[in-house]
Amino acid sequence: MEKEYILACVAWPYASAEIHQGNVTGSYLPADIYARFHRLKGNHVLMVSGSDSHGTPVTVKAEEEGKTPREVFEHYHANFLELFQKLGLSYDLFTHTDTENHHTVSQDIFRALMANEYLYRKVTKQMYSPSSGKFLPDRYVEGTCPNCGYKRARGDQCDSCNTLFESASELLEPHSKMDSSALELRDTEHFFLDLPAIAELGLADWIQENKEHWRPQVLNFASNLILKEGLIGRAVTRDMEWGIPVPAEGFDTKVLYVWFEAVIGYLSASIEWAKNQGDPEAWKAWWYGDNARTVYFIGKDNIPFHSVIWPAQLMGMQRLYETDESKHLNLPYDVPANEFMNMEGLKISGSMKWGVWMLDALTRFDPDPLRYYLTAIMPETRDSDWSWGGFVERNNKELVANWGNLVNRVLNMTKKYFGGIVPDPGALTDLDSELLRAIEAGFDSVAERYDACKFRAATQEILRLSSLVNQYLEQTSPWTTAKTDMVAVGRSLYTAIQAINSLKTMWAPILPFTSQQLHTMLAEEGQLFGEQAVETYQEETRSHLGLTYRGDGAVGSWESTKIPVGRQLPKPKPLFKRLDAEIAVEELARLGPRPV
RNA sequence: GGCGCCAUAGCUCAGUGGUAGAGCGGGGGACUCAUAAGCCCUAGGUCGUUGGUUCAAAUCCAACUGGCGCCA
Repeated sequence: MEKEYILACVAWPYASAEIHQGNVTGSYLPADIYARFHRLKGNHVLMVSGSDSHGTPVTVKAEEEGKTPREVFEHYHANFLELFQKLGLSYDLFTHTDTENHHTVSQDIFRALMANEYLYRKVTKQMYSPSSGKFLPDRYVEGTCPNCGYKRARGDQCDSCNTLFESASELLEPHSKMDSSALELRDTEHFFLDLPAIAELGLADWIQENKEHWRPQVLNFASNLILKEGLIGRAVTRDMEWGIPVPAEGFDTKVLYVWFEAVIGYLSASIEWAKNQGDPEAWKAWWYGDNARTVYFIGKDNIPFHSVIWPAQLMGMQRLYETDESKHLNLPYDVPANEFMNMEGLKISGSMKWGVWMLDALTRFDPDPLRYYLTAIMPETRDSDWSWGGFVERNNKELVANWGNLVNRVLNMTKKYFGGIVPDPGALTDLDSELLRAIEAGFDSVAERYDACKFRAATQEILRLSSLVNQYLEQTSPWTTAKTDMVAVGRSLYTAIQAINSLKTMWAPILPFTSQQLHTMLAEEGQLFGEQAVETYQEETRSHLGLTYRGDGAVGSWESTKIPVGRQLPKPKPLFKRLDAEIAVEELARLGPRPV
């Protein structure tokens, strides 16, 4: 079968806060599972993302800490690289948006949209602070709510009565949140993306064609936006200093709006990856090829940008760095957005310190148990809830008892009865063949679930198969037949060894670390997956760090392989640790009181 | 206000037209290779409420109730 080009586009974290379990389960982990699965299938995978250096949260943080935005985002960027390596998130490239490459690509796309006449200028009124000499974003504006009279309403929303404002100018007596000085409305000119015009290029057709595999909530949302509510122009520039300069005369004090350039990161990171490979055109196989699928892993808060606006940007520019007019940039194949994860019944919150900070959690727990629980409760169809009790229970009941213990008992018996040498099974019985057939069928049934981004269902299916092997062991009871019939013992253990070897591969996208351990315990050569590394990339005026993945030497493949008779296996070690129920209590205590 | 999502056994959830399912917990049992793990048996829930469509609805439609989200 012809190999596909799979582009896994992963949400770009704001480089202004540490990453919690909601971020990981929402987009980074599903993308990694998907990417690893397709690598095992032998497809050409490109998984890209990076730190969003330009968001307002970064500038807010910088002001709070008295640092420059660059200092702030570089700190968090380095923090992300460390986490992603430890968690095994196998980005082919995790870069950031303050690279020269990203600036250039974003500006070129701006120019392309302008050339195609999908950008227009419009003068709007914005809050201006005479004391600081600049326009203020709505969230920096404070004033009296015209609805309820609350005196400290923000420019975008009143925290007292929850009224949303179209513009901060709706507030009475608006003043700066920074220095309380009075503000005034001033004219300011911006570029707008002409979404209604782009929509006429066929956005409506696109959203209605071949979308059966889309999650209903995503498709509903996008369809409603495009077909019912209708699109309106959207500002692509704003009055700010920190960001990408607008490539147009008279816009020296303005930058590209962060929503506009951040999504461009998927494309610019692909281009950067290709350059880093020394094959600058390599990205085009994913972005222009017919045999490519581009999949965007994001949280539900990002659905409009990825299912409507980014496709519109792609349609509007038509092509980039490509002169062949028959070619068009590939639109999203799927946007499997996840819902949100709560914790212990409450919303995860950075400011309330309510969440599991992953780098911290990894000091106490191995990556695979965390990956497992986050997959098992991934919010694929609705909001889900992390609980420490649930983490301990599912670790113990599913990972340890069903899967880890299966591996352990099979390898221990092999050691006990055959000195760790894979026994000769002689002729297989129907029971043996039946089990192996059932396990092999998993290479289809599990694959189907991975490919459809139904990762929770994938875990259930693999656990079901693992149970089949446990049942098989009870049926053949090698510990009993060992007293009378060593041939039967060998047949049973040989069969079980082949089964766990296959299950190892099926688990590998979710549990890459322990699957590798088992791979080694079965005395198989090499690494199932490639290597991750942090690299420094030098551009003309500055350098940046990026996380990379090299899959050259990887031996994992999505198929049944045989562990040969007579092979000496090393001494087995448990893959997982059983966790004491007390751990859930400790972790809850560590969290502190529940926020109100 | 508009739009959308959810409401199925104690708990967590599968199940989109044809005699209600899984895992966990609970109860019972046989075993011992294994991280007191694994295996077998056991749950009888008016599938939120009320109408409607249909030979037939948890599954389609409408309204209602409760929970949640979005409005870029």
